Amino acid sequence: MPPSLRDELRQRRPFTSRAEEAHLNLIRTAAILSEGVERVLKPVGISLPQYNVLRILRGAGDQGLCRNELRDRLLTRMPDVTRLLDRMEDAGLVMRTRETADRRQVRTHLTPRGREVVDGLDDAIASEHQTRLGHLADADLTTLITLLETVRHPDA
Amino acid sequence: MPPSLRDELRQRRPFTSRAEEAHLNLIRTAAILSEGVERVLKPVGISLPQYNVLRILRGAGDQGLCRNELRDRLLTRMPDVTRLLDRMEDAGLVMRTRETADRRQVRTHLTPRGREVVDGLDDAIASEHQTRLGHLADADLTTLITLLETVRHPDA
DNA sequence: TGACATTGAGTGTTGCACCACCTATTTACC
DNA sequence: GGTAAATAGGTGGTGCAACACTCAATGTCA
Repeated sequence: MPPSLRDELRQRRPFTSRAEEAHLNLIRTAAILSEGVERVLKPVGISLPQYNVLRILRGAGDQGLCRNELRDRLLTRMPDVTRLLDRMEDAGLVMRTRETADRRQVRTHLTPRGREVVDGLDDAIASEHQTRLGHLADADLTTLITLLETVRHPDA
Repeated sequence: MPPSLRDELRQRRPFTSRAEEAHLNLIRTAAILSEGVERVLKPVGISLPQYNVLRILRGAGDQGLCRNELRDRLLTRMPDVTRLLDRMEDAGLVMRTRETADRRQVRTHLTPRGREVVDGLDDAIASEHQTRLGHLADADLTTLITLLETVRHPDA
């Protein structure tokens, strides 16, 4: 028995509630999935939040998005888009241009290299998803998705 | 319609696979649950990883744990336990003592104040879990837990 | 038109995540 | 018993997360 498993068994204790058990399961599972994607991104030298930005900008089309539109579309709350874009601009992945109509806004859009990077990752990411979740039956995936949506929308 | 929902609808596009849809749902849901717990911890002035450490140390009993035992029990991979413990030691939540038997090891255990903090959070955390997940039927929680375990253990 | 709130973006600071590297102690093995 | 490997812990540096704050441009309304 590997030490990590032994530790896991030693730690196991009765949960105070089913809700807490579900909570911990969700956190651990999400962490494992994220780590998998990060392993795919690592050789390319970009981080998970950077990849999410690349995908969103690709989906936004050629004119790009301003900072707050971008922030609102990210999966997780991210109050510091500015410096993330700074680093991506330094890396040559995105470009920023001051808007002329509303001079407060700064549009961000992909550079050709940014587009190339995100396109080049599609296959590996899809394969990673398949590895992590492909062993579940389609009906199980649907059930899982439905339950997660129910968690996020208590009033539905 | 609030702008955030409008943006969500505008962004919505066909998923390339059910696996990807499930993946994104999992990440978003876990992020929302974590944010909820962080809101509970914020008034106390401790972070989520610090709270996890406090719970693990409480479960470990009076003699505490050495750094690597602690690291192995954390929910998410955490290669920098040292400086997390540094800050918690500065905050008076934990104490570290050099082991005499194996002088490489440093045992970390709760201070009375650390114990007080983690005990005082139990009710609020349980209530938070109930708020986030209590609206699901018990059978649904069980199904969710089972599916998440299936995701994490492809060979089972 | 001028005072004032609102909105978009950026800055400073602290704590956390991650990797690579290092030191000290113990253990293994010849 | 002496050398090498393994183990426990720590350090430096960089990127990311979160909060509070500032600045500039726009909109509102007396």
